[in-house]
Amino acid sequence: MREQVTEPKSTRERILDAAMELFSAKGFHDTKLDEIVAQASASKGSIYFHFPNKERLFIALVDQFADLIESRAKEAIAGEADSIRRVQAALEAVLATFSKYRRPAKLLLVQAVGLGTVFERKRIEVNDRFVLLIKTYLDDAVADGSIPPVNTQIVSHAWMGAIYNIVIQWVYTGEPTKDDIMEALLPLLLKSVSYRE
Amino acid sequence: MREQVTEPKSTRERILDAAMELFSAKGFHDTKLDEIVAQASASKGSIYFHFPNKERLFIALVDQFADLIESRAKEAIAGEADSIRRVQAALEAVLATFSKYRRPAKLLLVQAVGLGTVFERKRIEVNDRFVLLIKTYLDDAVADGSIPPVNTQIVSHAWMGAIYNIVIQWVYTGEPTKDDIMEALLPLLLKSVSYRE
DNA sequence: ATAAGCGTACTGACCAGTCAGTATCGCGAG
DNA sequence: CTCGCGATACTGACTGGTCAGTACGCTTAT
Repeated sequence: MREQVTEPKSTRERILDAAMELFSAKGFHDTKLDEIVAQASASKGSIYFHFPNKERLFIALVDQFADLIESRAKEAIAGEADSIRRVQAALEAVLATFSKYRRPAKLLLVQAVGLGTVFERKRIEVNDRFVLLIKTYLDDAVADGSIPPVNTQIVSHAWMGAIYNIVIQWVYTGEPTKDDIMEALLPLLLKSVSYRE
Repeated sequence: MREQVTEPKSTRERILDAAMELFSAKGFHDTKLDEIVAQASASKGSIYFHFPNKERLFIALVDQFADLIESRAKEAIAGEADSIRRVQAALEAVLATFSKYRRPAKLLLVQAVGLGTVFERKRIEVNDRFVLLIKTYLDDAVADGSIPPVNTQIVSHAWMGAIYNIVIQWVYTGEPTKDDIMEALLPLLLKSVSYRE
């Protein structure tokens, strides 16, 4: 039997929540472990019980969110049969997940960049996962003639960059809204590969 | 009469060169002032004679390169009369400048991100300068009917993001080449706003 | 008992920034 | 011309605050 109806959050979760809030707001170097300790009502010892060091705590957050986005995108794709609709569904899912989770979005797109060699690999790895996801279904769309042949490598990188920059803009200013983004950005991306509805 | 045909570089320039090389390769926090000192064959004191602190030294490099890109873009625009060709010329100039200066490109697009609140303003400021530049001429193109009406705010942010991500990819891997980028990316961007040549 | 889970006080490496001092120059007065 | 003087450019040993990481101890559950 559980001890309480509203299961109190585990220390590990409180640490992750606090770290997410602080890292996303202030960045990796400007966030002190003692601040996370205070915010999480935890202790230094418990942080080092659950995570080997500060860097890995940060990466755990990045991985967690990257996994979420990828699984959301894959779910969305699984619901569609047509290749171009799969591309569209994946883009929608990625965008929707970013805009649902503002802090993780900032963590991934802003705070995880420029942290030196160690984190660089991680950032590239995550970016490549998303790019590959898009590229796969773009290639399908080209193969079955839904869109004319294009350099899908360049297109998928360009698309991800476009999404990133719009989301970053939204993270900072709250503008444009999620709906504006969906309305303007998705057609823009599809038009860029000559797709006509 | 100059004392030497090849004027030896001033200490200030040597510091800037060394800082550019190290910051762009290792990032802000992983670059120690002592490393810059060694690389520049200078001294700690001379850095603090020319710059108030490490942060400002970094920002000086960012500003220098941002100014260069902007002036190149404006020159290119000045050579064209037609609104859509101005947009095209600006994009080409921005891309050409990025690919001519690989290290500064990495500094601006990677290392200047995620450095905490102080640098965040700078990064946003620089991004907005480029976005506004594109947006201005996009608005012109819409106004004179060269392209159908679009949300130019979103388009210009998306375009810059697309360019950034492609350039970042190139910075890390050397692929795709400048020519591939020009051939694939420019038409892609123009198609995204329904422009037909 | 014993180990997982957590708290707290402590350590010490690291590194940005300081500062007292040196070198070299241009310039006006004698 | 040359001496004194202030300004500019630079040197490098030193300092002191900071903060990730550690040592160790106390609980509670099994």
